[in-house]
Amino acid sequence: MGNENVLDDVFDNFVNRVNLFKDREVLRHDYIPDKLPHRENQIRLLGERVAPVLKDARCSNIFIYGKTGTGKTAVTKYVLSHLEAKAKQYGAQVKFCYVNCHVTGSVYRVFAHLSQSVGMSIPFTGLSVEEVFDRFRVSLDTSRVLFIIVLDEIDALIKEKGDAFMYELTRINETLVKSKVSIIGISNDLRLKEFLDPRVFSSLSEEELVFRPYDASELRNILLERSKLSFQEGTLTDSALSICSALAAAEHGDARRALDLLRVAGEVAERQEAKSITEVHVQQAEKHIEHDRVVDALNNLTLHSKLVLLSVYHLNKSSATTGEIYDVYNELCGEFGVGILTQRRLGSLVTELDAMGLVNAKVVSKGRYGRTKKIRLEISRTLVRDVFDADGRFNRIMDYKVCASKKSVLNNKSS
DNA sequence: TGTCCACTGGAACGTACGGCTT
DNA sequence: AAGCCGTACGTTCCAGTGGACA
Repeated sequence: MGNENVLDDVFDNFVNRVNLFKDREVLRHDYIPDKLPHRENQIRLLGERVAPVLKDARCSNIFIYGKTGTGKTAVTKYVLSHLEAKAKQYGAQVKFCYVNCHVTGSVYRVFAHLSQSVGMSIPFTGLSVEEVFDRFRVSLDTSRVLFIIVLDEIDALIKEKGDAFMYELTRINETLVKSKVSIIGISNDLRLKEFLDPRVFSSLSEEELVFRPYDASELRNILLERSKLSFQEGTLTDSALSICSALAAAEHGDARRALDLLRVAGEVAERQEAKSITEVHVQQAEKHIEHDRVVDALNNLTLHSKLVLLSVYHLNKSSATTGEIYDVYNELCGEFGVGILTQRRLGSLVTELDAMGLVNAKVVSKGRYGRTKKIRLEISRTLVRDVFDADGRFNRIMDYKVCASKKSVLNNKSS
């Protein structure tokens, strides 16, 4: 019953407190505003490129480059939804399908998604990729449309699964009779060209568009526009706005990050029942976002990745080698009562942890004493402790004392 | 100058699983 | 039910390597 009272207070406070937000949805990154400041040029260019579909002609394939949070996705969705509306007006059969390749995860699922958008439902497993592609092709052709496929974060999929599927896709028009396809590829990586078959590349980038990062003053304008819609008037201080844009500008002009910061700063301020959002709230928001990201990443690790991370934690050195970590990992597995993975596999897991920013792993050569990775924890020890303490399974090994194996002792001497 | 360490990291393959088609 | 599929996760094999040391 104590719990009930607490919750009652929480809810009452929430409802009665001063409201800083007018509409917090506006600050989410999937929100597409009516106005995209500093992207007028790109909007116009992309508009010109896709306009031919209004006259029943296929538009060129387009390749869009730019780092995260430079407005590629927003501009593309903005232009294409306007195009669709305009097409209705002119009676042109135009349709577009947006797929985020990174989120979707595999070639199979990308084709399944495309199929669904032309009214063909596909089971989530069981078919071959060729079969799914074929079904997509057939149902697309029967639907008689000018179909624009937007493949966002296409670099992620190509790097992981190769570009064979892109070859199929770029040649699809040769087998279509009643429909036509144009492809818009969006990549965060400017070097994607290196990973692509030249035939695919030339076909895909009939046109190219590059999105430069926003600078601090541009980010400031973007935030200002959005804040007018999202916050009550006079609740956002100038200094908060400036620091948000400065922080995001320092991180390659990422508008998405700037919007996140602003939204979380608003939430922090509201929780503290402040009357306005200040610089301090933004700084707290930054810590908050990072904290949440790490906790989330830690909780979602697989058991063995957790054990590897705990090995780094237990070794508690400024930099440990792969071999040392493997020894500790073996001990922990024994203590935990699970089978051990090979050192090769552990190497891959360390690489993954590095990519997530949970550890820092650098390949170094120690000359006569071989080549290895130097690995250290990249997050605070207390945070690791907190997260794993919350999971009862790890109680026994959280206070485990590492026995230094002979091998590790030898390594220590040499380094 | 060549040797040799302690790995790295690519590639091919194996296994378990859920789920399809026929 | 048989045969095939994609996905996730793992193993096995092995060529390659930066640089301290003899």
